[in-house]
Amino acid sequence: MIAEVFVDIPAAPVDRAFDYLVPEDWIGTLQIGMRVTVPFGTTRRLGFVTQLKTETAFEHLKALDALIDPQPVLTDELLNLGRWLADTTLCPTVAAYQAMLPAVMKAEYRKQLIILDEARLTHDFPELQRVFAGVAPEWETLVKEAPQLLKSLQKALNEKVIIVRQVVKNQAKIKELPACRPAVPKEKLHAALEALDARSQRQKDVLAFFEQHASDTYIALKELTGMHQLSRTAIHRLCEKGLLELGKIEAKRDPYAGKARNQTHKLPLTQEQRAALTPIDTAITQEESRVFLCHGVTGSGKTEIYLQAIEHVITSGKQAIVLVPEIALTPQMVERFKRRFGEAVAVLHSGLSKGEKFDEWRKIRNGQVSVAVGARSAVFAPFQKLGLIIIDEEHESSYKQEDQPRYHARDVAVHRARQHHCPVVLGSATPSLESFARSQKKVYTLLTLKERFNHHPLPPVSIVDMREEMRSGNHTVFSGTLFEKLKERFVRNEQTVLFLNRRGFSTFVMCRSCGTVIKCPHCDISLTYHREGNLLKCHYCGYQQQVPETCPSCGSDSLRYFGTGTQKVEAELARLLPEARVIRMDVDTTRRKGGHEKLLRAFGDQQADILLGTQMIAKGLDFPKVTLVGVLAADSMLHLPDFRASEKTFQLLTQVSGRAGRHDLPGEVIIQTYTPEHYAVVDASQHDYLRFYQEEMQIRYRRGYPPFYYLVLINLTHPEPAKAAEAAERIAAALRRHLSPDALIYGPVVPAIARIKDRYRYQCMVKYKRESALLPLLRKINSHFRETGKNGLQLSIDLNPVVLM
DNA sequence: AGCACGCCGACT
DNA sequence: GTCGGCGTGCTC
Repeated sequence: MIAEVFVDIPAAPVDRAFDYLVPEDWIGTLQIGMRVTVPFGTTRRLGFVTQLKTETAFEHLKALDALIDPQPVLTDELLNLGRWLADTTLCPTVAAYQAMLPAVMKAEYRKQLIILDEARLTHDFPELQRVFAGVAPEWETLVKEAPQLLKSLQKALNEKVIIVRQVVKNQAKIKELPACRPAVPKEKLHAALEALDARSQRQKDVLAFFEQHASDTYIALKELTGMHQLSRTAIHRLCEKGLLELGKIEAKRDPYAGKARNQTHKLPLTQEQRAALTPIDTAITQEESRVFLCHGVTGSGKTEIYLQAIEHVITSGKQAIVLVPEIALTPQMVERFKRRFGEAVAVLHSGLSKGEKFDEWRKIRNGQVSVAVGARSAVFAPFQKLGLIIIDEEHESSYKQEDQPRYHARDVAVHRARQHHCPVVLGSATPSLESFARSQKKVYTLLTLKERFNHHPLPPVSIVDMREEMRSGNHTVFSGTLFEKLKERFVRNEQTVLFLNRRGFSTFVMCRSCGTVIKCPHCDISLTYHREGNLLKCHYCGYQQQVPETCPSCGSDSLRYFGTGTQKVEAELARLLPEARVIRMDVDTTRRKGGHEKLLRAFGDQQADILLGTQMIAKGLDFPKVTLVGVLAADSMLHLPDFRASEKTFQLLTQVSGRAGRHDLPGEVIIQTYTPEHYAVVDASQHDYLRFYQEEMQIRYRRGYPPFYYLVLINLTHPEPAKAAEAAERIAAALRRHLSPDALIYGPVVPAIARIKDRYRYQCMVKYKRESALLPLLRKINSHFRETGKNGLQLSIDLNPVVLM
């Protein structure tokens, strides 16, 4: 028997199957989708078995080395999905496989050093004695801990006094706990109990316990001694007597365990909700792989529709995936699903440890749960019979993975749904233009929810023209109107949410005498001033430096700070409204684990009057006392060099506005802007999605952007600008030569940020409608520039990019 | 991705 | 003469 193996080296030259001999005794055990280790060239590597067969074109095959998994980690469907992902996103197949599995399944490679010639080691390398005293030392640890020995180690290796043995470490260990159970039938247990000496009270307790619980399942010793207060020595004594037997059980790492919660039940639906749910239900029953776009204003009760559709899926014996943007995956959100479906839910999000994620994943694979709730990668949940995939906030850019494999969860969902014959539900208050356009063309089925669930009107939104504020001499970040309203809320003991999409204190530092802006030495971008620590930070590469006393270019001392970040607003608030309690939420205040949650809880408990934050506060927050939402700078994203800038602004403004007046107290929203006439601002203020859609579609049409054209973005980077430019030039030429005249090829151009982390950047872009030669050509470009391009050139190809910078 | 092989320059 | 730089090519 021969196995086809994909070796886990995500590189084009080895992105194909390699044949290996299957050892005799593995036949029957080894299955497609399992991980193995294989000798590969001079090293040993982890690999995925993708096919079993009996013939090979090779004369001498090496044999598989070790079997890692007792069961396949990739189902047939996921193996195919991986190939499809590799094909459509131009990534190596194993990169796709790795993306579908929890991070613990990534192998760790170590080099163990083994003594070959003991005598010569003692004689010629006395300095290495200590290193080899115990277990075989690992090269990787020695590099860190004993760098002074590396020279001698290399010499010993060269002289064959020691050799390296490549080891592949699998981190995905199922945690086991010692456990025990009765070794004899119940009657015997009882007889033994009777026969015990009167002094053996402890042992009697144990036996009495097992009489109650008698079964053949193991119970963890920890649980027996802890929860049931039994004696550890007594248990061991009984084991020695043969009445109990020791064994192991899997430790359950349930991050949500022990939280008592009341189960919730179906809520009555409004007519609108029912009208939306019915076609979804039909598709579930009839196993149709239709895509629904559920366009519902904030608070229209989309989640209840999801919940009831999932319930339907579960009762028909199938499983459901729910995707939520990472920042929306708050405890409140998870709680909602847990309350409805209890133990049937697995949750996958970045807050879990690697081990916890692995456990949640196993629950899915083993069929212990029916629902998986998670961020982007949860779309790969290894369910066997998918009945429904839901993508909430489908317009969110976080559904697109920015590194290999550059997939969009929406595309993966649609593809998987086709395999499983199940529907997909995309939900949003502000659908992406792509999705809404598809619904207009009847590719997706549009479901509309116009009413808010509790019939509260959407809050009134006023736009404040900041240019006028400037003219009238107000140079603070708050307009007169916003500040008045802010004070009002403070007096009335109500809460305010302030939104500013920039962290830090000032966005750039400029010398007033020579005009120099202080930039990152590694990236072509200005440094942001952070008052904490008096630092200038690069938000791209993390570089930081002290603020210089004088201008580094002309030496004058007239350095001034420009632009406003959350820190500065915080300081202004402290000056203007010193009694108000402010919580600032941005990457800087929430970096610590759980920081996000803690701050939100504090605000919910009304420990603050004002919540000031960046994007991260735009989503899903629901606080009854919030009656005012202020957007400090609505244009902050509007002028970014990205064709989606207007769309993102509209979405953000709509979302932020939805935070006000969700309960009994009426809310209102103030949007401050320097471009009050911009349609994204105006339409958002009027809660008018359709109008925005129409206006934006016209612009996309005129400029030839999605959804009218598809895009491919090709990124070239190199430490030397000329090298990057040359490669980009050649790629653009190849594209022009081989694509049809209908395809529009742009570039090479230098993007807005010309250098990141000391690498110069060049971009080419292709706009196209139908281009059959494109994918093969891109594949060729990919492999060519990877082979010849070991000279520091990096190439990335992004099909349907979401971020153009 | 590693790693061996191989071909050129600067040293013991 | 040899050590070692990294360009090229292969891994079942």
